[in-house]
Amino acid sequence: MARLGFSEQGWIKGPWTPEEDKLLTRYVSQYGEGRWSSVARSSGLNRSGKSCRLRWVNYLRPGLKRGHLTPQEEGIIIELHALWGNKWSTIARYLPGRTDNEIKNYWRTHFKKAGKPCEKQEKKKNLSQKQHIEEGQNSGNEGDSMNDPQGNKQETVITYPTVVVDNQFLPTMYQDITSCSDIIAIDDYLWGGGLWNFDV
DNA sequence: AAATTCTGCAACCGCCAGGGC
DNA sequence: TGCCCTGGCGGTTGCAGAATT
Repeated sequence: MARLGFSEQGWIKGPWTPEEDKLLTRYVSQYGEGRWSSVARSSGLNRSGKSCRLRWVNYLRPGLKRGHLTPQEEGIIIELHALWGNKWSTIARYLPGRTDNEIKNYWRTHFKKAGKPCEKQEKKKNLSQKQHIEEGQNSGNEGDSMNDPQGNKQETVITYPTVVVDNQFLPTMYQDITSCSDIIAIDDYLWGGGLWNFDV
């Protein structure tokens, strides 16, 4: 993170300071978004336009949610990713208050890594498997998903998430969704400005 | 308690598309 | 019509703190 330095153009690089945040916020609230290169020049920030835009979009913009994604949001991400792939900005439009960067990071850390768990994770996994099995044996827990009814050990596989979204977690508008095509169906509604006006 | 490894996330980079001249 | 500039997007990097050994 601390990548303090200067670009070839002399722009400051690295983490933003609270003073810079204040300057950018004040400037954008006064003059609005857009024209990022002029924001960079006029606001007194010695930052590139790209950097200003990124900072604003991902961190300073009002209405941004911080913290962990909710199960609803997670479900939406999974569903939409299955539909569109790595179209993070598109997916982000369906999650008000979340940024494409945040969603992208979330996906990478939670799902992408599932493909090839590292050795240590594997060890941890095996350990918890063992514990699960022992618990199952001790308690005689028959509902344990780690074991089949015959008591055979089943491999714990972190799989790429399937497109199954528990409707109870979804916002009202999504609760009728049963498949990806339903999302397409509501797409027109969304894009027609029916629900969110993302320009605001 | 120290060293090592993992996780989360802010920020940068490079590419591409669109608009203006 | 072609060039340049700018904004937007997806991919990647690297650090801090947490968790584990």
